[in-house]
Amino acid sequence: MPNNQFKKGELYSFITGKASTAIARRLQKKLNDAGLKLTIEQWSVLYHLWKEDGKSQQELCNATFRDKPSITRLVDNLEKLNLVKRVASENDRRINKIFLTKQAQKMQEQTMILAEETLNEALETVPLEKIEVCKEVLQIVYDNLK
Amino acid sequence: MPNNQFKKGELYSFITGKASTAIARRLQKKLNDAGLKLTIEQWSVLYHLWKEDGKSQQELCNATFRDKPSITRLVDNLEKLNLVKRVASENDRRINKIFLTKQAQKMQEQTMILAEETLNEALETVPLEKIEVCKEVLQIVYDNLK
DNA sequence: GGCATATAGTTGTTTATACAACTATTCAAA
DNA sequence: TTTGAATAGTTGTATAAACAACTATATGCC
Repeated sequence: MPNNQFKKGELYSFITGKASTAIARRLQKKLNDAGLKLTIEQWSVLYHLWKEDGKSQQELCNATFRDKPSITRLVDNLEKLNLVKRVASENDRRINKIFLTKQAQKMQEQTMILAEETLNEALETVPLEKIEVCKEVLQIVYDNLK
Repeated sequence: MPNNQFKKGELYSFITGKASTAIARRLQKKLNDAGLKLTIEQWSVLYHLWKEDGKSQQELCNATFRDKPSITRLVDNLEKLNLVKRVASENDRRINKIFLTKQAQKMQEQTMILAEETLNEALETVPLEKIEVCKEVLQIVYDNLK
């Protein structure tokens, strides 16, 4: 039993993602307070389009670790908010490419600042080298389970 | 900017809780495969009742980091599944104490084994001392934001 | 060319979350 | 003792996630 070092209470926090839930809630609050009508989940889709506009829905599935129906509905809602537009691909008509509107392009800087703020608040007082170890462990966990 | 060491891609993983999502999905799959009709969220409520039966809904809110409506509905569903029972408190009639049924009591051992299995799979190859650092960082993150 | 199969996306259903507004009960202070 | 505030829980509404079943288009093999 190589890694069975979890006392009961610690097991719970790992499974429920207490820390990342707290981070997401804090960022959501910052978005609300800034008057941005945007959920974290919508933000997470925009995030990948800011990196590269015109991704397909399938590419957004892979990038955000969501299934296809989830992305369909997030894109539905982002379209209603006038933040993205579906454009059928020329080459392959099964594919929708998703493009940011002007309005969404303008939101990038402000929301990224809020995201960085959130992480700085979350990691206040944590030494750099411990953050590095933590990032490394979380990546391994993800790789082990994917 | 003491802790602003996040490159863009890493920022994303921290906020979205990629690792804890993967852990929760893996445990959900194990519950399904074992034929247990139970969501992770329902499991997380039972978890605290297994530790101490008869907690109030408010105590379950605190223990699971959920708000009151979320607990109301989780308890609704657990009651429908015949896993818990609401019992009005004698002393204070505002309070519901939540008690496990026989059926739910019997599920503890099996699901705890699945949860530990999940974590062992998640943390395979991660050295103990790194797990300790990771737990510590996640706890500080939670404390910083709560 | 035609058919099986794979891929991209949508729809239906159930469960869960977050927030606001609400009811019921308790407590405390004038 | 009454009244106003605090506490416990519920209900309404919007958004999201997971899974299954579905449509439409593309691909590959005969």
